[in-house]
Amino acid sequence: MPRRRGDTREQIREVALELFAEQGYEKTSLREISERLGVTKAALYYHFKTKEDIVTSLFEDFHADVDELYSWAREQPLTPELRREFVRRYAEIIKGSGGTLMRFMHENGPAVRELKAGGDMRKRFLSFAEILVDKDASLPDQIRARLSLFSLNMSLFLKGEIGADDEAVQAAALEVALGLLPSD
Amino acid sequence: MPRRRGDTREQIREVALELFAEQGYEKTSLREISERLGVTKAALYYHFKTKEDIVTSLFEDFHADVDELYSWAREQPLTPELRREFVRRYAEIIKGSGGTLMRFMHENGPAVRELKAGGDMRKRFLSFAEILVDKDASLPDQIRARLSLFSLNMSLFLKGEIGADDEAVQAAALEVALGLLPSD
Amino acid sequence: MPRRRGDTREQIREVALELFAEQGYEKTSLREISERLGVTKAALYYHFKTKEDIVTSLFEDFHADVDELYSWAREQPLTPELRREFVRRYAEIIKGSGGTLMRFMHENGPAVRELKAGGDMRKRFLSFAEILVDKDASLPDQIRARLSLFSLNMSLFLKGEIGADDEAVQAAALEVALGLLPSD
Amino acid sequence: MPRRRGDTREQIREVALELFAEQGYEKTSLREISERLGVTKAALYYHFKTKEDIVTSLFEDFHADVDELYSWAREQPLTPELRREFVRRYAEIIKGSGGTLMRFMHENGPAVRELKAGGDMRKRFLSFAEILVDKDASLPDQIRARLSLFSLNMSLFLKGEIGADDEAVQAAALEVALGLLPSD
DNA sequence: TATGAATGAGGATTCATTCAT
DNA sequence: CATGAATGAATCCTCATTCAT
Repeated sequence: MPRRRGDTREQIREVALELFAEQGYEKTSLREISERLGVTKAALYYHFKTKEDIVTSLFEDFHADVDELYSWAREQPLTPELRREFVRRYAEIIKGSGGTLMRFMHENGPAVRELKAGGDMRKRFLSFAEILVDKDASLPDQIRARLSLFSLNMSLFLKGEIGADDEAVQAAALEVALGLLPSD
Repeated sequence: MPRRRGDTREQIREVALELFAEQGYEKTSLREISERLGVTKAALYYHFKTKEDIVTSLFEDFHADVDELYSWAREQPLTPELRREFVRRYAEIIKGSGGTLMRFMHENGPAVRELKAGGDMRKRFLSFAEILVDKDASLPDQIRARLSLFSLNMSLFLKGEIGADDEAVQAAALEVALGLLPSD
Repeated sequence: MPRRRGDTREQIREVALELFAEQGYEKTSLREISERLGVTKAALYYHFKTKEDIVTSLFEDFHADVDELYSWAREQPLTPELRREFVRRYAEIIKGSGGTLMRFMHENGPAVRELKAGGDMRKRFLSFAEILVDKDASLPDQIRARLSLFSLNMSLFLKGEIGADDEAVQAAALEVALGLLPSD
Repeated sequence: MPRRRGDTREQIREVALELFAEQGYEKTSLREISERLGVTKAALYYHFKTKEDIVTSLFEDFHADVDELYSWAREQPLTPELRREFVRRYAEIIKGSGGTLMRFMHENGPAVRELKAGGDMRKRFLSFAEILVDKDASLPDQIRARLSLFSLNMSLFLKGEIGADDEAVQAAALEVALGLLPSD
């Protein structure tokens, strides 16, 4: 049964994301990706110019969501409620494949830093701190704010670790995250 | 000036740790390590049987410290103060090259998982949760406890990110970590 | 503005010749040619059966001119004047894209030898010696005769090298070429 | 029978030069070179960092000879006799593997231009014109001077073409070359 | 007249590892 | 205590070519 038009490119992205997150960027070879799909390596190169290009494409959607969230927040006064809403929205973005991407990003520091799209995303991520905490806040508050988003990302690592279903863990992580924001 | 006896092995470990943490395990080749030291690749094989063996060796000291901490804690009743002391002692271990090792471990998830020593360390790390929080505590408390140690490790990623010297950041991180422990 | 009928084939030839001469046959990929033209690789295959076929087509016109020159010369007695006229006519052929083709041929020895059309042209070129110099002439005369045509081709390599416009260089090259013919 | 020490590197150079000259730089794969030697591709990489590095190494000796010749000539007044002697000495250098290298260089224009060592050699070659002819000489004289060295190189293409042994052809080529120098 | 999608063969290069000396 | 020389397996990537539409 032949692959449907436009299908292949999407399938490559799916398989790649899964493998990158599972085994890491370096350890995942294009051969492996193509074999899983029953295609030749060369086929991958028809759809993506380089291995890095696959990653770039993976980050793209997420990129957009995150940028939108950021600019939305920048337009508002930085009230405690704005901060809480920011965290809630971020938690929403993280659900689904955005979460897998974040897991990939956090677990593959060195590799991701070297990838243009990854480096960009890292910077973006760091710039969130500006929104979550005042520049002149105390050092512990600075750290807590940063830990807040980490807390959400961490729920991704705890799948199966804690005996509870994913949704519950995510909800709890959100609660923790909100609690880490500067109390005002 | 000739290398002193026993020196080389130690130098290999130092350079390897630095490179592994900076560039990742896969991206760091034995060639690079040996070139930095001005020795041949073959020389590395005199001191270590495989690349993985270098990592194993790197984890060894840390391993011991961590095991000691763990058994010490297991012998005591799990009071809030014991937990706080546990976190303080862990923070102490993390200082110096132990921190670099943790940074390596956290930023190289997939690679480290595949390494025997790395996998072991990960498990040990997870088992710390048993000490920091009761099994039947609320989900948010579970997460907070795990985040507590993360908080300490995170200070390693924030070098330079926040405008403050390392010691101050570490102290603040410890404060945050302690605050994340179950309140009673 | 859509491509006009018959246009494409000609454009492929032009771009191909230019790139082959500039970067060499092997280094020039069909992808590159098609991209320059804003068509797909597959489009090239509509117009030419293989990459080699493009070269063949490139040699064709030149081929005809050269064959005509050769048979014309064969019909005449081999006087000094005939030889001079031969060289003059060859110089005429060399002008324009015929020159670029010769440059391609001379600068891509190994590749061109393997191409049917190229090998043929090489042989033809060598057979010109029969016309320009007697078989029993002295070795230096043999060499000079061969150098004569080379002299004309060389003007193609000297573009810009000598501070003089192309026409003047060509005229001078012709003068040199004539001077290299056996004095009688 | 095992290869002798230092042997392999030299053998790689020999085989490479031969194949590069015969089939061209691009068409000659490292696999081919290594197979001829009964070694693995990886062995080549022990001796040379890249394919281009092999070429660089090939040009090195020749490089030195040619530079020496050039500086020697620069120290003298540019008399006709100096020019003749220059050509004679160049002819001497060309003998042996230097000739094969020149053949490689002239028959692989585009490829060689892209190689650092090749491009350098090309420039050097062009700068010889400064020695062989005055800057304000007539255009035909300019061309003749350049053709002079070409004449020597050409003897390399005529192996077998003319029915005469190599030495005789070389001698004749030298005679022709000398005759192309500005008469005073 | 073309394109979109794919392939098979091959390219240069890098890596961890081995072993005789 | 170390090197010099080499290997086998893998990597990313490029190319000419094909074919259904």
